[in-house]
Amino acid sequence: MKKTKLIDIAKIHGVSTSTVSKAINGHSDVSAATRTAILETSKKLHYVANIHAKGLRTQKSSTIGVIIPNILLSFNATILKGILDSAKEFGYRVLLSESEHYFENEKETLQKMIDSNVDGLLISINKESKNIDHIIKASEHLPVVLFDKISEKVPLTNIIVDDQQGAFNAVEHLILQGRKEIVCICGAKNSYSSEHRLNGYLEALEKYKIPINSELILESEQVTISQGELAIQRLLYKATKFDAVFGITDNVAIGAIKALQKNKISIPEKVSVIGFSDSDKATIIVPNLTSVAQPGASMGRLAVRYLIDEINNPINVRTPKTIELKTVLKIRESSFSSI
Amino acid sequence: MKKTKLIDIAKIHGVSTSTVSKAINGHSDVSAATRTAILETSKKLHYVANIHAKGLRTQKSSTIGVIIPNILLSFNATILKGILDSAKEFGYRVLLSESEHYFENEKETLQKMIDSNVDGLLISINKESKNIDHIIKASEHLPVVLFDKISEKVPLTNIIVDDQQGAFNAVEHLILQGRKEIVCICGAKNSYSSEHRLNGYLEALEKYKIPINSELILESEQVTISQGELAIQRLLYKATKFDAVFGITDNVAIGAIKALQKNKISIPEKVSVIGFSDSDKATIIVPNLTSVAQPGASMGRLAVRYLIDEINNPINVRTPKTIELKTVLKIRESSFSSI
DNA sequence: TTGTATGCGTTATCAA
DNA sequence: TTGATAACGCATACAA
Repeated sequence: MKKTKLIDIAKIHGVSTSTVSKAINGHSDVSAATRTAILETSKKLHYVANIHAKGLRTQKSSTIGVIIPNILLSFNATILKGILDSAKEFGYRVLLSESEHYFENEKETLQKMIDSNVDGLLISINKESKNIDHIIKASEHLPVVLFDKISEKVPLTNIIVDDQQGAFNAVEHLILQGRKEIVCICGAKNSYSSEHRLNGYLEALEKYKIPINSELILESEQVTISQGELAIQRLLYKATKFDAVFGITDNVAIGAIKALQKNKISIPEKVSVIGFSDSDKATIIVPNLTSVAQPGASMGRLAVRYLIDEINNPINVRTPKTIELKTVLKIRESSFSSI
Repeated sequence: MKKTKLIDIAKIHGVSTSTVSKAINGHSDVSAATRTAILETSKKLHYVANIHAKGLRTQKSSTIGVIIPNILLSFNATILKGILDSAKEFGYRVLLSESEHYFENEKETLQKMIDSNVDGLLISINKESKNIDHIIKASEHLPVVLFDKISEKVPLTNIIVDDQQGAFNAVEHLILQGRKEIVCICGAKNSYSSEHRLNGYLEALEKYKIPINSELILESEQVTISQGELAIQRLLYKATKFDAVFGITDNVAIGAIKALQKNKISIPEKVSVIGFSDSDKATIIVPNLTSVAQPGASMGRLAVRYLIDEINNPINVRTPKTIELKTVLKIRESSFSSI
């Protein structure tokens, strides 16, 4: 059964393809009678416009491109779910590609997306991407919205989590539990979210007049379980005193828990631990990990909404805004001593 | 800077667009001189054929559609990674959509993919999909390869994990550790993998002459942590004796661990536990969970390869084959007592 | 209200 | 070896 096209419907009703096209696209200059007749057979024959013909003609593809660093990062997957949901709702297809954390890959992938005639682009940029010229340039060709991993001051719409507030809440919670020597396991220096989470940490210390101890601020290039474990191991080896750990990701926090447990340091009695992102693992590990929950699916949905806005209001004065989504602190055993 | 098109290059060299097209597409009937000249400026001006024009003309889109039940299932994400990798390698775009575990959704999504003019379709079917007529029908229009969640005897290429062998290995391992009363927490009856994993369980019992005890074969519609926990709780309540648990997924196995721990039953001393899929959680939970590792990325890559094969050898006598990938048992603390 | 004609950018056929 | 031309299916400006 071949696909129905305009000409098939036109022949049936003895009209021209342009009339059929107009009827289907809801133009006003078609009589009610022919319109309903056409729409009826169009439905009956499951007519769907050929996307290539339509795309060629209209320069639109009803497709958005999504570039994420790594689908295996569960937060990436959660955002993607929101994107898929919302895109489907708005009638957009989703073309997906990974940048795999390599700058060159991101650049190439970006170009391929543009070559694919997508109507707009959703990008979570690479931590390597200090240079974002390629993104700026892309945004001159088509609407681009950044999410999750964004860049400093790029003139684009950004959807992110309020990292600083999330970190502040977490650290404040630790302080209110009586903790004063709080370790912060940070990530790479040039990462937007790492930087802002560190700021939240510092803000909380400041608010409660707790002196900053640089020995407690650890930097870990890779924010993995093993790196988190290593970071705390080192601290223990140096016999640095601390009574809490704020991990910039759940993984480093879990690594911290492992290190503490290996050294028989009880959690949360001796040391409280908090992570960031509230992944599945948070409720698997014992003790369950207190963590800052990020609204990933909402982020994805919002990103699509803003992108489609830009697609529909084209050359329009782009008013790049940065949307910050609020986080929620999920308090669990790793930070809550009922003492 | 507008996109370069054939006519631009043609004008530069004072030739026709058809010559340029031929040169770029490597046809033989172009003189070496003009060819190299054309290719050079084509490269310089970053010429890329407009996909809509090309698609309209050739009826090909260099795009494959991927339908998965749920991107949040980490195994789905792992397979997807393999698909993305491989597709990129072969120069294919990936259009992604979720079926979200609803039959109607799958049908609709499938139709949308076909309407999107993808060259082929990769589908992990829905557990609800007892009725697969829509998939059969789709496969008459375009190449379709099924992966992970497949259907009984559908005349299509299927890429799956050797569930039976994986389960057999797991249960054999338990038996070799001296376990004789092995619980099996199964999934829905109509699920292909659930059924085959149960077969592997039965096969192992049979091989080692262990009588089948139907009280130990539990069915859980949802293979979640809480359902796994509930299943074991019930068993304990009934005071049924058992010394091992084979969970059909990591989640039910983790649920089992939770139930056992709440009842102060030591793992693996009193009861050994094994899961299936070797998710991240397996090494987070304490004791670390022994689990059957499935080669997800390989599955994705293979699926792409077979699909592209079918795309390239069209109406060709389709020789549907079922590829079974071997699993690897990752032995960890939850099943290994050094006694 | 309807139809005709044209072009979107590419490729393939056929003639030069 | 090259080019003119038609066609892929659709949407639109304009004519009827």
